[in-house]
Amino acid sequence: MERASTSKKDLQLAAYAKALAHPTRIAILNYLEKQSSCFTGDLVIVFPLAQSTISQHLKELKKAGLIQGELKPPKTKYCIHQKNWKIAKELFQQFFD
Amino acid sequence: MERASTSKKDLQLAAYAKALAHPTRIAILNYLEKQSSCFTGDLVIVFPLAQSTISQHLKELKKAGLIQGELKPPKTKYCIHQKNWKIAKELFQQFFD
DNA sequence: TATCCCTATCGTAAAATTACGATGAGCATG
DNA sequence: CATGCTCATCGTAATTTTACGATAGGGATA
Repeated sequence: MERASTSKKDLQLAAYAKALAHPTRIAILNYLEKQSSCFTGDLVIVFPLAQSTISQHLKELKKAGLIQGELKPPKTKYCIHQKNWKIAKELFQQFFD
Repeated sequence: MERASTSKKDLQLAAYAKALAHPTRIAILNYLEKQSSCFTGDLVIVFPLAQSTISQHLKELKKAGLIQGELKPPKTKYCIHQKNWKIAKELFQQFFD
C-alpha cells in the first residue's frame, strides 16, 4: 500500500475551497460576478454585517487570490481576479472529473 | 441598493466547499475516486495521521454528503456518494460559470 | 461465552475562524 | 494645514476545527 502524498494541486484546491467555505464569501463573489466590481462600502450596505467583518472576508478572498483590490481613494475597488478564477475553476473541474 | 440574500444554493455550495477545505479530505476523495471504495484502515495506512483523525475527516465528508459508509463488519467500506457528488459538481460549475 | 478486529466516539488541547467595536492610516477637499 | 470620508487593522471573545490517545461497541471466530 502506497503512502499518499499531498500534491501542490491538492493544497491549492483546498485553499480555494477554504475561501469558498463561508456563505458570505460565496455571496460576495456572486455579487462581484454580477456587478463586475464594487467598493467595500457597497457590500457593507448589501450585507447585514459590520464593516470590519466584510473587510475581513475580502481579505480572505484576496489571500486566496480570488479577488483583487485597487485603490481609488478614499475607496477600494474590488473585482474578481480573472486569471486565478480560471485556475480555480479548472482545479474544481478536474477534481470532479 | 438591494439587500443580498443568502440563498439555499449559496449555503449548500459553502457546505460542500467547507468539506473540501482541507488537503487531507481532498486527498481522501482523490483516493476514493481512484479506488472506487476503501476501508478506514486503508486510509490510516496511506495517510500519516492517527486513526481517530482519519475517522473524523470521514465523518466530515459524510456529514457533507460527499461519501457514504457501508458496514462490512468489522470494517466500514466507504465510497463516493454519486448523487450528491454530481450535485456538488454542478453547483461548483454553475458558480464558476 | 470469551476474545479479537476494526472503527467510531470521547475527552482534551492547540490553533484557526468569525464576529464585533474601536482605532488608525491614506488621501482628497475645504 | 485641518477636516472628512473610506477602509484596513487591532484587540477581543465565542465558536469551530484539527489533532491526538484512550476508550467503547459491534460483530465474527474460537
